[in-house]
Amino acid sequence: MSSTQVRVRFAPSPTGALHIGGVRTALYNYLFARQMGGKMLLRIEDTDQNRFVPGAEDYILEALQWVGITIDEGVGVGGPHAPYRQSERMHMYRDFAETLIAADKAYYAFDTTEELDEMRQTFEKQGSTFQYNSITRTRLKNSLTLPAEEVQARIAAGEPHVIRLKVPAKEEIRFRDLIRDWVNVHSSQIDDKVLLKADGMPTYHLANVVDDHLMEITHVIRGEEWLPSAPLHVLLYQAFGWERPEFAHLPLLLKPEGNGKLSKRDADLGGFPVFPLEWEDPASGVVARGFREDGYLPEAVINFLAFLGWNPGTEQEMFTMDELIAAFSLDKIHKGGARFDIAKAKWFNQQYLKQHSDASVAESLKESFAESSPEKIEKIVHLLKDRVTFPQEIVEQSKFLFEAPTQYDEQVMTTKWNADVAAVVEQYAKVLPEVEPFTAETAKEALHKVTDEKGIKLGKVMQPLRVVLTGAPAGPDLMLSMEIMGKAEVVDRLKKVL
RNA sequence: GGUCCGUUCGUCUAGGGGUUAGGACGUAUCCCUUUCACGGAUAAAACACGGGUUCGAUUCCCGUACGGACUACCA
Repeated sequence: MSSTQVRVRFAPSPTGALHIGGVRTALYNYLFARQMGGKMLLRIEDTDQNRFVPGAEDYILEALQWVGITIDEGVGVGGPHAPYRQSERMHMYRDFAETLIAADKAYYAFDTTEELDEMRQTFEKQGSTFQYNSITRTRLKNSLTLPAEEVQARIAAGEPHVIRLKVPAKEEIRFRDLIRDWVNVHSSQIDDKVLLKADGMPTYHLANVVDDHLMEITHVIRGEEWLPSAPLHVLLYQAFGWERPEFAHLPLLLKPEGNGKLSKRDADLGGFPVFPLEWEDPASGVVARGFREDGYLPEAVINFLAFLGWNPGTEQEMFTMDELIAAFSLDKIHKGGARFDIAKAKWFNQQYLKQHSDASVAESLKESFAESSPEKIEKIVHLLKDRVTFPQEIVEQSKFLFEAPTQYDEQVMTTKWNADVAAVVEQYAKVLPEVEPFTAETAKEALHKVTDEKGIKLGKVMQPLRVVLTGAPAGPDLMLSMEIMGKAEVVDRLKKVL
């Protein structure tokens, strides 16, 4: 490559919610672009009008924004190569396809879908596979077999037709993938792919090559599912006489267990998300859960995703986006597919949640604690933050602070509750109203005083006391919990059992 | 079926011709603690198989097996 600026693109198709694997592809593109001081483009590949899904494009934009991938150029941002939506560029593709026909690198084909399907079936019956290629094209209806006048007449009459690439019969296609090194394919394995569809729209193959060229893309970083068609793209660049970008094909994200690539079904089965944001399918109304709504922090999702298929080679696990940008390198990407293990994502989430300040977590949770003051919410967050994986669990686990227990842990009550303990509790309830100010510390001092007086070890009363106050045998720091509950509530709860 | 790509602990992975094959998640045990978590420590746990090449292969080569992707006028 020349010394031109690195330009990469993320080019999703707006056919539904952006899959988490797509987010990882976007992330690797982004990390590479930032590290190289290059540009990150977003192009929407919506050349299939049948698969258009309303809202999908906005979803993509919102998802990228949520995880912190910023776009320099493209849909939603604009830029010197606008438009970045292929449906809005459709007028340009036919000319490019026809350039290829003029150069004898492509041809018109008039075979209908039905005719081709029939061919496929016939071949299959004979135990072989039909391919529209250098051999079969001599017997099919196209501008290579039909007289020139007839071709013109058919086109003039508006007869539906496609444009196909004239793939050379015998040629070794060789290219170097940045992750997989040399990849060799013989041209006889590639069929004469449709470049321009009958509806006038380009196929992925044409649109992607034309746009990457026009948008001056230097590195195509995409999923492994594109590897088999990469030789075709190489051929296309050659046919156009264009310099081609570098290719890097990323390993796939696999199911947590069993075989195959990660799918939406795994999400339903495993009870975890495979989409960054919640998505309601407009056609069916079915809602798919999202990482965001499930309580995952964007930093955790990014860190988790970055490590699925890539590793810095050091023992550092926690990486901010900036650290990832600094450490990232395409040649450290693993070649094999990576199983999606949500347990690791949860661990990252826990780590990042702990890093967040009590105040910021409290702020994010204020809707869930409508009745409480910001100070109180912050205390609750402080009490529980290090014990949970998701912010929402703080809300769930703090319920006992607001509601007196209706039942008491049986095992503790039968084994640890006795006359001595009862005496302590009774005395504690008596002295507590005088404690001023009422804090975790003063409450603890008061308790010490009572147990000392009664000659009972603190350890003997702590758990029964916890059960009396919260109903549960285990939980967060009891004294702090009491402070948050407030003196009156604590005394009430103590008296309830006496 | 064909083409292409891949294969190190259960999972994500580091490493690389001679290593006690390293780390992280998860799991187990112990410590800390008023309990549970957190945290700390320890442990069990891997080079798919078969042939070469080599003094020596998990590492290089070839096969086999297994896995995956692709095989549309979808991307």
